[in-house]
Amino acid sequence: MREQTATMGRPREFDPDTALATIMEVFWTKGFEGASMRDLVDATGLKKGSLYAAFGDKRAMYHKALALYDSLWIDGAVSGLRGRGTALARIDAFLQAALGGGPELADRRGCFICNASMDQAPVDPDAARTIRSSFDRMEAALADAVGELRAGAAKDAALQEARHLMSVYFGLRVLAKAGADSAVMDDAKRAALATLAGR
Amino acid sequence: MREQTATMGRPREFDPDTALATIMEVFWTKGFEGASMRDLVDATGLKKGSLYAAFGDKRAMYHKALALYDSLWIDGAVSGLRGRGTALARIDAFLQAALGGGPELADRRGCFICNASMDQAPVDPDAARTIRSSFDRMEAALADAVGELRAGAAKDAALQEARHLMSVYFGLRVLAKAGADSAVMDDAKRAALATLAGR
DNA sequence: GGAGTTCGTGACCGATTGGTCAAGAAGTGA
DNA sequence: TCACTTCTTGACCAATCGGTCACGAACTCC
Repeated sequence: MREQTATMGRPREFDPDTALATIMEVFWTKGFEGASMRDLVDATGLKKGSLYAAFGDKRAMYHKALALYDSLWIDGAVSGLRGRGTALARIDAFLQAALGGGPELADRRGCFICNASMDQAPVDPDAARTIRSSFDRMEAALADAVGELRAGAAKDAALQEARHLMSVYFGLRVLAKAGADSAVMDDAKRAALATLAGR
Repeated sequence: MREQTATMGRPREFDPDTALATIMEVFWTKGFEGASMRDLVDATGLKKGSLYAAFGDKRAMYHKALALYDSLWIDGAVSGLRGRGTALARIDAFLQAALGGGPELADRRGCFICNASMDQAPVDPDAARTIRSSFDRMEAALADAVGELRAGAAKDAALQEARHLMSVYFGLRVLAKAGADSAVMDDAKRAALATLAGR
């Protein structure tokens, strides 16, 4: 039904999707309060009025950015956990992503959902809902992978281990943000995986 | 040498230690950017000028608050890990503290060091140093407790497990901030401890 | 070619931000 | 008593905050 083209009035000169993608990047790296409208204007190259007209106020932009991250990265992690290769290898790769490539300046952004958990979840119920949804899907994917590893085991045992792995994942994110030595995170990951590999 | 009393000039009418304690509370609950000078003024009951004269600018206040938290709570956790009871019980208590008493409104503050890792460590080298120091002491205490549990094991194996437990600790802090179900965190903790108990 | 509608733009808004400072109050030592 | 030092207080500061709006440009429909 809906025609993408030929709306009435002056057509907008920018692509809302790419604009939202850079908005996501800004909130991701600087957090909600750390990012100012100035930052968003500079990053997108758009004017304030256009941003407000297209996305609503700052909070709404944040929510949309969070949702975009969820659909890009969390879904990506989840499908990675459900992908090819050994279940152990997939879990390994999942945890490896939390290390974020060492203490290089770029990509200290960490995981947007994880960041949002810390600064916005306690004060923003809508953000908290999105976060909880991300958690649940990650948990389910992890539980399936663990269940695959432990063929005949009880279902709630797998869930328990999945939740354990999830907390390790977030813990690694915190360590990475703090600039912990990569040996520290490697050890933590190795020990967590040993839990699984050790028959 | 230094006399505590009888300085020259007008004596200050407030106790800097208790003032810093409430400053810590504010930064702890609201973060660095989330806390305004207005918040600090209201919480302490002091005027802005007094605060600046006593502690320096906002960043300096944050650093002092972080150091105070470190000496109060991190040292507390460390000495708890070195205290009485089974090593397993002490580690259990350590992780239990991360759960923070469920999703009640108060004490969603979490762990100040953990919060600081997320929002300030990447942009504040001084804060990052304090955080790293907290990490190291926690890590050492955990490694000793694990070593106690694993009588004849290799030293670096204990360290590896300590780092694993530390990441679980921080992960639980993230989950708690996000308002995760206490069953989720209980499971995660239980699975992490099972790693140790399961000889 | 209007009429109607949407978008881009820059000026503008009040509120709040972190931070300073002069003046007076309250103490010391001589 | 007076000089000196320190602390308290409230007024004050420029800058930035998130957000709005009028106006002209750009488009569709008739």
